[in-house]
Amino acid sequence: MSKHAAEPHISHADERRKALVEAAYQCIAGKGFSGLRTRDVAAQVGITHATLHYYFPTKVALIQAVIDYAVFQRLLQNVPHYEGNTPLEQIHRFLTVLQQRMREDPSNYLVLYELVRSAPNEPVIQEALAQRDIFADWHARLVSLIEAGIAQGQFRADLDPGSAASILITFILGLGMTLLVSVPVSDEMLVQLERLLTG
Amino acid sequence: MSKHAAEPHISHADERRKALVEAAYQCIAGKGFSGLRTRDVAAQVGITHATLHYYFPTKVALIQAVIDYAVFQRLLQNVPHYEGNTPLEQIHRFLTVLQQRMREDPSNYLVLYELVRSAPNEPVIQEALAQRDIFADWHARLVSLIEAGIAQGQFRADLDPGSAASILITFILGLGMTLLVSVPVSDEMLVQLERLLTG
Amino acid sequence: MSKHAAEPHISHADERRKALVEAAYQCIAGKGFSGLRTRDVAAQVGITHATLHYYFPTKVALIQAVIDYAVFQRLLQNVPHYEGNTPLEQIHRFLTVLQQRMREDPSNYLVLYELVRSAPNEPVIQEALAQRDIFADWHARLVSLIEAGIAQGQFRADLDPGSAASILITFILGLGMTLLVSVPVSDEMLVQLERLLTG
Amino acid sequence: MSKHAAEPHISHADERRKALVEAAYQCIAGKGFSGLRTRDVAAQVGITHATLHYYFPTKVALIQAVIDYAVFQRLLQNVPHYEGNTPLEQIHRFLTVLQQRMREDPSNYLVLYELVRSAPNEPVIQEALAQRDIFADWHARLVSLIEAGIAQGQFRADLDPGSAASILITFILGLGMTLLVSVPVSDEMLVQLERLLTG
DNA sequence: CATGAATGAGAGTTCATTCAT
DNA sequence: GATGAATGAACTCTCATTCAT
Repeated sequence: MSKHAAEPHISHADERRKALVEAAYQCIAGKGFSGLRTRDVAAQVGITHATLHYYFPTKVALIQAVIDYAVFQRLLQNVPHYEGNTPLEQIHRFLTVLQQRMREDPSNYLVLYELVRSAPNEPVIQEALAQRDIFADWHARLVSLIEAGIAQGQFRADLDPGSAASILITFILGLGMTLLVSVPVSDEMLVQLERLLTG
Repeated sequence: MSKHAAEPHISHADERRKALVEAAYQCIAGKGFSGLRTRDVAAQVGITHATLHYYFPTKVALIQAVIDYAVFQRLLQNVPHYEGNTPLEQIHRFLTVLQQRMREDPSNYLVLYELVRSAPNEPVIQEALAQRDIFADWHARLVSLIEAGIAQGQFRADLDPGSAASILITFILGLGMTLLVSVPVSDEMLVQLERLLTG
Repeated sequence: MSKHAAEPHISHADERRKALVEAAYQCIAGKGFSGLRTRDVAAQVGITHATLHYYFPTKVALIQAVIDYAVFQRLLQNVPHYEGNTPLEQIHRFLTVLQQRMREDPSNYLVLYELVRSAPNEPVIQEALAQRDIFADWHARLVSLIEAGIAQGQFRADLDPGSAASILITFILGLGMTLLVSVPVSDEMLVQLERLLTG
Repeated sequence: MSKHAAEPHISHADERRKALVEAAYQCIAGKGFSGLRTRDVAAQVGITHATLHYYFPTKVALIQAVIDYAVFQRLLQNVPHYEGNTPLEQIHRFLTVLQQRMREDPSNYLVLYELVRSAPNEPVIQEALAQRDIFADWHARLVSLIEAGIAQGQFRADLDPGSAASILITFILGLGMTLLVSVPVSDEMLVQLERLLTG
């Protein structure tokens, strides 16, 4: 079938499907969720919108694949591993990597924004997002890291882990917004924010 | 109701137009820009969508009016007045009032997001937003407040005013996002965040 | 609104709706249920298919109206009243009127055929038909008439009312089919069939 | 399976074609002419709908083959042989066999209805049906049987052979309809109907 | 002022058909 | 022979827009 049989069988259909998902992803990043048109997505890959339905029976199916791609392949798979020795180092790395990625590829953030914004009105998205509550995961992980930091004496003793974790996540969410509005952003921000923990 | 009103000539048509703009505003807050339907807007005011076109010749005209309303009447008019004696008190009040309003009436934030989200693709919105850069204003005001706080010895000496102001604004932006995603939010967050300034 | 206000308020919309239902009815009679196209129906009334959706939000709604029209207005409202003194006279009138109508306006029969044929595959039709089981009604009525005829000595004593009623209805159903296939049909048939009852 | 078969050259292609026709026949019986999908037909035989077009260049060609099959192989070949000694026995057997087959395999009747229903609009079907008028054959045969029965004194003397034959055929047609509508059907019906002949 | 009515453009979807492999 | 892939035509439905009344 394929010219090179050595690869783990990546069929033409799989490639097309992936290309379509990525095209849809870019469309959402560019024109928003509501601006998504199957005709545009198909045209971007060089096929008709009728052919798109050969790969995805319905627009919803395409959207679900996009969500999957956005959440599980672009966001989660690249989630920072909290590498580092001390809790501070791990949190630092977490924040740094997220910020860096946000700058390098803002589309991921824009698409995620679109998803959470549209979720209340679109059951499909709502379900897909509820399947894996990223922010709850982040929060839990940060709380335990902060608790560890307090226990080790690295963080301030009077720090409330829950609130501090919420501050960090809220900050990350806000960082995403700065892609859209003009707020001066610098690396110094992270440095200062971390002082919140260490005091 | 009355054909001749004593007030400075607020015609019935102007009232209707305003009511329609507010209805459209709420629709956008609820279902986003893409979910905006002239039928819904008109129905909310008690007229048909055909009549709506008497007041606004096209949907774009209505949207432009909504943008005007959102930016100049809702966003700017609601900016906290930085009341208080010390810089810390002023900043505290600034943050508190913003957070409070966000809770009481999330529509403002939701529409704001819709605006900035659509700005890159819609020159109309882009112009309206550029006409008055709220966040630049906030940033400048916060920087001067922080500098004053440092000068007064109320804030940490090693604080970078620019970065700290950006952190605060980014945090506020993030707080708006928590309306859409499930992140635990508490008043304690503001308290802890302010410690960033005081040390 | 209307030029002549004396009539019980038959609005333009009601007329159009009725015209559309009748057009759809004729389409079904002519091209079958599957050949029903909203464009054709609309064109037959002289409007666009978009306008049709002004009167009927969906094709299913139109179909439901057609079923209503076919069953309740064309079939039931015109159902023979079993007039006559003796049971035989009533049954005779019942059969005669049905046969006569079938000849005069075969479309009703053709549409009903389409409905029952499509019912198993189309839940909408299934529900609409189940709402009023015409044939069960007919059967019950015929059974009681036959029982009365037996009691009065007008009908054969060894007649099984249930089977006889089923025969009559089955015959009626078959008569409808003769509209489509070439079977010689004469009034004499009814005369002879009734001898089945009288012996 | 075998490339070279001893039989009078029934090629693999012919088998496939027949299988496809039978599959289409069942599809029509199940979902009607309008519900016929080449995909379904092909899938039922275990091939794709693309391959189907190798055997039948167009859907119409397939349908024509189905009509041919339905009329000449299913309908005609299954006609009862009027076995029996007396005319009554022959007619009884004729009716009984027809009813029995109708119960055992309703598909025949369902497809027949589809055929006669579509005939007015589809010249192809019209021709195929006109080529061999089954019901005219039945009618002629029944008439001669009834005349014989009258001559033998087995049937009522005042019986009109033409009308009586029409009644029987009409009844059979109606019996087919009872597959679609809920009318109580019993073997007793045939018994009573035959009394019509014998008196 | 207000509306009912009508429309065209465009959306997603289905399906028979074609073609290179 | 068989198939995956691609397509155009046609369908139902939506919506902003227009216009006579």
